[in-house]
Amino acid sequence: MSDTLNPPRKRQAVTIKHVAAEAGVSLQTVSRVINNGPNVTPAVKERVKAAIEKLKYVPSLAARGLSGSRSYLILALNDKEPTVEGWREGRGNDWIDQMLLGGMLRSADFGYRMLFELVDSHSGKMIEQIEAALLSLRPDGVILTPPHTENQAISDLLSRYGVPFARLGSRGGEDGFSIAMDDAAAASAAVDHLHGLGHRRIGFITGSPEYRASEDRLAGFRDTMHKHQCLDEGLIEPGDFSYQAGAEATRRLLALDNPPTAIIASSGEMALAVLGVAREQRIAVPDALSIVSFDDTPTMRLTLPPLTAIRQPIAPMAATAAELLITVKNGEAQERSHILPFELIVRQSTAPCPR
Amino acid sequence: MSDTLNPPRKRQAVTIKHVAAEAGVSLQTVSRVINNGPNVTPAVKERVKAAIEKLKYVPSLAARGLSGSRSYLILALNDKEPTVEGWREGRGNDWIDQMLLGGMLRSADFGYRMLFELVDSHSGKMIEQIEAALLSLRPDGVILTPPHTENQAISDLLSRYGVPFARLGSRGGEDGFSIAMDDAAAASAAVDHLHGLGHRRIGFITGSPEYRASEDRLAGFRDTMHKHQCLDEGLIEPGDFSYQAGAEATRRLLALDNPPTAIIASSGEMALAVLGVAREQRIAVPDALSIVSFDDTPTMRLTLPPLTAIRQPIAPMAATAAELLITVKNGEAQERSHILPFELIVRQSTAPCPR
DNA sequence: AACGTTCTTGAGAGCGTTCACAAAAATGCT
DNA sequence: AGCATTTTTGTGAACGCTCTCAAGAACGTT
Repeated sequence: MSDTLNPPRKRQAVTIKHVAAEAGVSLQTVSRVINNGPNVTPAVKERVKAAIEKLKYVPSLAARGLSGSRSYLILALNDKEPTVEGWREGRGNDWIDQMLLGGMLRSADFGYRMLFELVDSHSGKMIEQIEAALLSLRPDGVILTPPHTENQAISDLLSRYGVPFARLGSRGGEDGFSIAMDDAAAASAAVDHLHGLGHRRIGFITGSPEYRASEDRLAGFRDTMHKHQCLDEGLIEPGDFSYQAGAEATRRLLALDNPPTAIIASSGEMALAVLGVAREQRIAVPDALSIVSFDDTPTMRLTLPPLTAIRQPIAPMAATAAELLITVKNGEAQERSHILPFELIVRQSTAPCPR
Repeated sequence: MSDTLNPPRKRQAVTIKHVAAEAGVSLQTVSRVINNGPNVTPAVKERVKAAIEKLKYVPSLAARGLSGSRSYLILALNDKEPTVEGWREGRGNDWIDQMLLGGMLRSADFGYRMLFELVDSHSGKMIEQIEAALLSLRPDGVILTPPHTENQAISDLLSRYGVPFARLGSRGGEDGFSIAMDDAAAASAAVDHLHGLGHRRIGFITGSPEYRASEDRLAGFRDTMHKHQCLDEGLIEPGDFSYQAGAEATRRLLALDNPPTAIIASSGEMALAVLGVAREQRIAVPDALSIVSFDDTPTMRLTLPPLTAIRQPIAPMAATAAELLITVKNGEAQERSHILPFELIVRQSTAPCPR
């Protein structure tokens, strides 16, 4: 809350009224032109457009939001934790700038704005915080990013308010949109890549089991390994996306009598952990051990060696989410689940199998 | 612009009216309480607050913005280029998540929101784009980030509209706020660090001369080297913050008859370039060559070796900027230039001088 | 006790737009 | 030509809040 009462009003700006006068039509007609409404004579439309151009008119978001049924706002929920904590560990929130890029630019195409809410899942007041944002902004759609994609309390809240939402990087539940890559296919591609290099004993570190993406990646791994007749359940180690868990899983894998010659990690963090442990144990990467990472982040390229990784198309995902949320007509049935193509970026952490 | 006319109105929400009825006071009194206005009897204030709590009332940003003299919005201008282009090169826009963190959280303390505008300086329509954003959002303040901090066209535009603005990472001009670290002192600290390790021949790669920060860093370097009686103008090479320029400057420095034993780069990009060229020429870092970077980014920690760097406190800078813009009273003279403490993060790219 | 101050509260207009509906113009049909 | 229909345009209310200004209550002063 602000400390004082407000200063006097700002100077007058160009409003729809001025445009209407300039073009010699009514307010409503101008509004129709702005909103691409139907039933406007081309001549009138041109006249209005010229007036808009001439007066440099831009509609006020606040007025549109207040008056109309839409706010022209998309709210993106991001976790506060990785941003706050991550800095010291050398990582930022890799999603945010990509979301800005994809989501904001696509939103802009529709006259929308995207804005962020940093949400703290540990605060206990997360739901209240989101509810306040909903009430204050009345966004036309909400984008959920990990680790909030499959949070039931959040999706319940959004459903209760009737705000359409999209989950990014998750196949999601019954409600809302989901935009993700094909995690199973991605895992499969990673296996094929390594198998093609001659690897047969391939380790896999899973993500947190409560995420559908984790299951999918593991399923893709299992299926494809089975197809190649290389599946050894002993080479599957549980992880939870964190560096710590990745390091522990790696140690267990490397301590096996017959250790893997390659490891696929279900997250970028964990892939860095594999690399870290390998370095610690003086195991040469990629000569003695190949590594494939999920979640390609900018840092993957700067490690030594740079990591081969599955890239999740975050910017396109955010763009798709924004577009879906903006163009959704409630009532019309629509495809709720969208799969975007992943990319396998081959760098130098994968090499032919030594044996 | 949207494709169609709008759907019917949303369902009714809790408004200030309901709160007023609940508390048995007038609209205006509720408004006073919300805005922390003066002259409200404690008893009434409590009654209103209880009603707000009970009804879960949250004021509508749009209505406040439309009605009042302030929009409760801070607009942050970020360059589109590094975000779009940077991805493939393995770097994101390192500023954005830190700005979100510092700027958004501090803004929230005042009931404000911060939102971003990705601006393309090469598009030729940059000014129009910013003007449209100004008109549409009517932000109460604008934050400028590199490379827009010292763009005259932008500051002119903002002055014309009477929107307060702040430059981040720049000592800036006559108008607006500037929030920066003490670049000269930072350069000085880098020199002292290296000098303390025994280095006497220290190379310096400058930033683009049109940025005040570049001058300051160079001046700090010169002064401190002079103080240590080690200044050799031949070890100062021009750069422009880019990797390319950094690489070229490094090659020139290393090709000298008596090359430096340490190099200070005026940007993180250029520091990476120094490291890249050193690796290329099989010069051991830090054994044969020490490196200090300006602009500590998450990637600095992941290089081999991790880079010693000056950290610019981006999040605190953004927080300060937000607070200044929100609390500025026009009319009152205020300190326009704010200096925040930097940090010298010593990692493994600096070591005692070999000779 | 009568009056001017200050403190507290309230009433009404207005912010810039869209919505619902009504009026006017153009079109089609018999 | 005359009337029903459709297309195009306009009117007034509403959105939820703050601003301006005025009224009422509480206080002190002579």
